[in-house]
Amino acid sequence: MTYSEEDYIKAIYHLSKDLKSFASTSDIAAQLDTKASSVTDMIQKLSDKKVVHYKKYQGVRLTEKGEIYAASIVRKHRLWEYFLVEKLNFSWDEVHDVAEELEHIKSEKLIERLDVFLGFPKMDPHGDPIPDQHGQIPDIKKILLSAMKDEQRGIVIGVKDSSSKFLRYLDKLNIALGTEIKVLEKEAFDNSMAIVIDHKTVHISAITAANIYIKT
Amino acid sequence: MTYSEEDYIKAIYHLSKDLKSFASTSDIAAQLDTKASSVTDMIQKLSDKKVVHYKKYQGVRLTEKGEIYAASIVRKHRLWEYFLVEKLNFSWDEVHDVAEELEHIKSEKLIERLDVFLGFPKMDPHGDPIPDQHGQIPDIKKILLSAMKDEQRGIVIGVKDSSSKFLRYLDKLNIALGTEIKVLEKEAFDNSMAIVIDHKTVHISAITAANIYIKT
DNA sequence: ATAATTTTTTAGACATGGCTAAATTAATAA
DNA sequence: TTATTAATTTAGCCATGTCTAAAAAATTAT
Repeated sequence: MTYSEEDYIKAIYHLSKDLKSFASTSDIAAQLDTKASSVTDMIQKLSDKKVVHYKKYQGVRLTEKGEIYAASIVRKHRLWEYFLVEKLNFSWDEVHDVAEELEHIKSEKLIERLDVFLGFPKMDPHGDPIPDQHGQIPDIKKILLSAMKDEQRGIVIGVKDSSSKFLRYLDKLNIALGTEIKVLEKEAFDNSMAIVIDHKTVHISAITAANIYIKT
Repeated sequence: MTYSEEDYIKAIYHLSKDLKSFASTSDIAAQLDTKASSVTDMIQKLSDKKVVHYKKYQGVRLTEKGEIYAASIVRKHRLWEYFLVEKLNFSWDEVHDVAEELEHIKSEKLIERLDVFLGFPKMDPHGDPIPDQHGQIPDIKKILLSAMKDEQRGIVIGVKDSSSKFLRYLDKLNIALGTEIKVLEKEAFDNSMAIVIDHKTVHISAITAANIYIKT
């Protein structure tokens, strides 16, 4: 597959996952910042290659082959994101564009070795699951920190807001990927929280808590 | 620059370094496994972009701009090779093709962070120097193990033969990148050597010694 | 149910990077 | 020095992936 074909497959994958079971020509065009006519052309080609089901005027769905291919691209993207944040100290909001390029590198061996090197992470820095070699998505239930109860423990697996402002704030709080957190008390008045990080108690606002993903 | 343009720039860089000061159309074609006519077309374009000096029928030379660009590609290629071998446990003969793809990833930040992560290596796994950010090539004098004198010490920085057969043999001898070696004695009869690796003495043939690069 | 609007597809064009075959220039041999 | 051979360039074609403009189909609004 060419880089371009891979971009289309990934876009269709995300659109059909997030919205409904099929993706419309114009949704794909919007997603990829291209024109509907270009999308129609490409869809034709992908249909010939049996990675999408396509009937004129009715949008597209990935075939099983397409699903597996898409999952492998997402896998690469998320493993690279994890690498960039964990090993190269990129911040969580800087990784996307670079991962967008790296995800197209064609080497099965490279990605499996990277997986080993990283210790088989299950989530990327945004808290999204990393599909395995077979395209299976681990169903780890992530919840927002704001949804946790008093005395509950969990591990930070991602963020919802990945603006550098927020990330710098998290740095100050000593919150990073993998940080263990225990909720001490949730204040009913404003939903702010007292939590324990590294044996120290800190207070965070409801807004902050609603932007941190936790694995319990 | 496109991937293709970068491939041409790198090819011209290597040809003019290794052979003479200019690269001929047919040499470039051979290097890139393409046709002379395609090379002529691309050379025209690179000339328009001021990365090569070109006069019809007289081959090409990189401009200063071209040299700098080429060095940055070589830098990326060699840093990635180092990463693959040191971090992902690729063997020295497996890295080239993957590095060939990775070298095109466009992110200044990525490559500088990678350099930091790897500890600013000066040589890739084949013993070739890694240019710095400014395209400067460190002039570390590498010699062949076979050229070392009795009692001399050095560090393994690369191999000449990177067949998997040879690499597996080196593994058996516990010789890797960075391994410190001391020559005990060179046998005048067949040029075989007794060397010390990790406090243990091993005997290697002249052929083996002539395929290992050492930094003294 | 038909008209108006939106979405999608088709048709035709363009840029990139490759090819073959023919023409041109340079290099080598007689 | 001319003829032959080799290298290089030109001309014309093709595939990929994009675009605009026009046509066709589907959706919605009256």
